[in-house]
Amino acid sequence: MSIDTAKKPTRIQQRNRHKILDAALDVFSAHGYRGATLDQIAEAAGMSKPNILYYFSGKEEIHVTLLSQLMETWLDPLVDMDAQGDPVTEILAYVQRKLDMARALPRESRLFANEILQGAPRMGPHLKADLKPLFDEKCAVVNGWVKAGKIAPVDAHHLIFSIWATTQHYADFAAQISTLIGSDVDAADAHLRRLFSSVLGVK
Amino acid sequence: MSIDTAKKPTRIQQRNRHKILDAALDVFSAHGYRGATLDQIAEAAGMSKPNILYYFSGKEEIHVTLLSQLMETWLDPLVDMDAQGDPVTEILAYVQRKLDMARALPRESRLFANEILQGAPRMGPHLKADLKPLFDEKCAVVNGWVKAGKIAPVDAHHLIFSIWATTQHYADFAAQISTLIGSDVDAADAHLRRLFSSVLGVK
DNA sequence: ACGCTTTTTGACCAATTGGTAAATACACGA
DNA sequence: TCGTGTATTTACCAATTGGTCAAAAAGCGT
Repeated sequence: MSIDTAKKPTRIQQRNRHKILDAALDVFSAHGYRGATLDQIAEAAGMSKPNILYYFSGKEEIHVTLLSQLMETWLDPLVDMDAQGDPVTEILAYVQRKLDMARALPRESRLFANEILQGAPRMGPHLKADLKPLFDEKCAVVNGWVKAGKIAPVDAHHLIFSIWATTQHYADFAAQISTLIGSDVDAADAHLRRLFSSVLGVK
Repeated sequence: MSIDTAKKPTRIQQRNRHKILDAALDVFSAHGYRGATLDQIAEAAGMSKPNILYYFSGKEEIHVTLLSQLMETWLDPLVDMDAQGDPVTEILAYVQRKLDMARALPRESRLFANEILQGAPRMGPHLKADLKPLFDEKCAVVNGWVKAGKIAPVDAHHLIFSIWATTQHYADFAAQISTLIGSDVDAADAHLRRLFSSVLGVK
């Protein structure tokens, strides 16, 4: 019986699919899609390659599954930005959530970065379907705050890009950062708080 | 006669090595080291695979050559930041140069990003030898400006990280940006100018 | 036109890769 | 404990990949 014929998955199935996805996250995030091999994933998961292919139809399905799961997680911090809250507080809290996430989930951040770097060949549709509506909505929120004079006149699009860039940088470019400084965690928090509060007009 | 025996290179050699490196830059920046194939590079360069290997000893040498050449280019904008100049002007000019470079050389930016993302396996030494000294020097400059009260008290390390992150973001995440907005070039310039001038204490 | 070097190519190879097939081992309810 | 579906493995395959080699072609000074 094949796996995906709408039966409730066994505990073994859940456990093994999870093991595989976790191993695959290691390998894909470290080497990119093309650079990752099923053998590496199999070894990292502690199972044989054919057994991996018993749970997933192929390399691509594993990758796509990871990206789909990631998208939800990735949007969460932005979803929580509340149009009703205090603008500066909301934006700074968003920055902090993004930074926390980059630190808590560096593999996911790198998986995402790899995919976008290569032109989002497998994620393009997801971006348009899931990310874009949310992005547009939150840009409208920021623009509303600007028009209401609650924050300094920033470009909403590029403000959000800056937040993404600066926070994910700590995960994606960790190899560079660690050769330049000994990880100085709190300093990054304080710096980004200062950076974005000053551009928002906080004295 | 092998290529590298300290004879002056023919015009054909120069032209072909250049063609190969340009093609390889296309391929490596689009697919990463492992994802790139010699056949792709050969096709992009319009020559046969064995001919490629007549000019370079192997895939890795091509990649390493690209990274070495890139490092110089990459450091240039930071080198030009002058301790004697006006602090705010110098820093904003650096931001602008980095942004211009990300736009003029997106392939190089992605090549670099790919390499760092995967843990800088081939560039680690270069980073320590070339980037770190310059980074330390310029951090000292920024710290000097802070201590002299010429700019607001920012963390030099993380200020530079923020500049790198925000500028390179436009090259490395172009696939994401283009699905979210139609490229709004001037807006990015203005936004980054505003972002960094505000954190430096410009009213 | 000649001879020598540089350049290019076609044929080939061993290793790796994603994936398959069939047989075997295992779990677990009746 | 037996039988049935689940899980795992062994052996294998075709395609791709980085790379080699010897021969052919093209430059080029004389």
